[in-house]
Amino acid sequence: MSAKKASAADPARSLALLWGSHSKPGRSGLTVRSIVLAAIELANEEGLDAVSMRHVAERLEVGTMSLYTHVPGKGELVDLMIDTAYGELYDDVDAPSRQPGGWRGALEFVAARNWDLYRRNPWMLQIVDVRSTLGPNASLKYEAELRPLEGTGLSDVEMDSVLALVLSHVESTARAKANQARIQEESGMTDAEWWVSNAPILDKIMDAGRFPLASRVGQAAGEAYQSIADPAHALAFGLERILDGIAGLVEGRGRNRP
Amino acid sequence: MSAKKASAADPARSLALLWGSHSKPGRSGLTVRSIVLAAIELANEEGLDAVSMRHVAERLEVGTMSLYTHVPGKGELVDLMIDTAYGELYDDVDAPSRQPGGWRGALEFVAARNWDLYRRNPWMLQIVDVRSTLGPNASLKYEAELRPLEGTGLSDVEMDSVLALVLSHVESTARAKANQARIQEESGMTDAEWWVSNAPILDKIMDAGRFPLASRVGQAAGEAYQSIADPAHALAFGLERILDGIAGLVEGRGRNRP
DNA sequence: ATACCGTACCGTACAGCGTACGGCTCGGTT
DNA sequence: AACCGAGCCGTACGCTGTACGGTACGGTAT
Repeated sequence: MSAKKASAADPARSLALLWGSHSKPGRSGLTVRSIVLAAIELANEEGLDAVSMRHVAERLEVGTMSLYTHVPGKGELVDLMIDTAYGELYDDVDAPSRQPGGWRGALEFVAARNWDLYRRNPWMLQIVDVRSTLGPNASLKYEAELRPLEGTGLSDVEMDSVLALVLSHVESTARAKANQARIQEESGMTDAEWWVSNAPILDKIMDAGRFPLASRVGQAAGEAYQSIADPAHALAFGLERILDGIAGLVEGRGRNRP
Repeated sequence: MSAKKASAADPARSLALLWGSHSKPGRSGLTVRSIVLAAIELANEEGLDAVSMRHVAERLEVGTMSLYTHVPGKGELVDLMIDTAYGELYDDVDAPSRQPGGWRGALEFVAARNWDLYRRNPWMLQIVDVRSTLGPNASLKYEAELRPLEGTGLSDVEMDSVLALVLSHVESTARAKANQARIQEESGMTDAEWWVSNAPILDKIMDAGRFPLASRVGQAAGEAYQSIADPAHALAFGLERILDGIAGLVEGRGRNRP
């Protein structure tokens, strides 16, 4: 439901862990790496809720408190999980810029890869306090995603803004999709089923007199999506609008440097 | 850090509560309304983490379990908090469409109002499982925000998509801002201070050889924002691009119906 | 006036969480 | 052979949401 207290992860400690070599297996085979991998597996199999220090330790057949020898706390563990997940994104740092279709094709590729990442690791969207800790894979991601924007005439700050805009759009729609899936799983009801079972209540309540447009548009969208919303459609629709908007900016800059 | 279990709020029960009249004060003065208001006050003063059933009850000088007479559980309470917060948005259902500047001016107004809402109620961005439960204020919000889009030539589904795109952009940037503020508060360090204190570590780590663009652009953005990111700038920049993109769509539809 | 009863209220208890603290037990060095 | 630091972990504390069962009161029927 909400964020937990935890002890909020010391950023400097996280940085050291992220970039450290930590290759000494200890006498029970426990490693930072093995802990992080176990946590990610757990998150993907049973959701982020299941990732408690106790469960992670159980999966590794180790006492709960042993984890604290390798990881300062849960906050830092989550930081490590995130950077590890980013490692799935690109085979090499030029993957996006190799894409056809210029900067637009590259950004579409970037959006698709990030969307897939979230689809494969929905737990990433359940994290409330996302300290953007710059791990090695996050850095590579940033470099890889910026490269296709160089040479478009955009300033450095504009390149950053453009990328952030695309990424935040993907994250939003992915979060919507993950929420939808989670709710459906919890309630055991399809979105369409829910709609049918709650339509009578809604009809009585939201009379078309007070909210004519909301009724009409809501119904149109509901019929089109067979649901209250279609995140995949929102991703495509929004990305197109955003890229169109960016194209305007790029053309403007292009004219300044003919 | 992550989502909690809770019992996931029965949607039908939430709907009934949201639209119900619940005006019977009971013998200790406890009402659904008073509970929700206390919870919101608590969330704004001490953050969403502080909103536990025990704390809410304490603030109302009531036994913890008494809350459950009026509210089925914490999930439903959060639903009620959200719809109540939406009540702050518009004085009446035509506030956005009264705005000058056509649909574009109206959407800018909508974005600004939602941004302000999140700035005043940052706890709304800490909620992980946002079941979009259609309360009365949420419905009015939807109606009000759709109205300026009618007559632009967009289809009903397109109107919904356009609105969702703008709202999700505002939510993303507001979340970034709230996260930034929360981290700063927890660490007691300005973003700029953090940057200074961690720059030496980062320099050693992220050598400009491997990530030349990331280094250059990151530094440029850091200098421009005096921080790792500037959500207010991201809001304005992104909104402009998005509205430009929507303008293209609207013009296209306009030509179809001359 | 009396008896009754539904509902509001709430004390206790349970399972789960992150983690502080202190002790045990090894592997490697002297 | 003695030592010691580091890895490991059992216990305990304070926090969470809420199931359950009991109490006490306001309003109604007799």
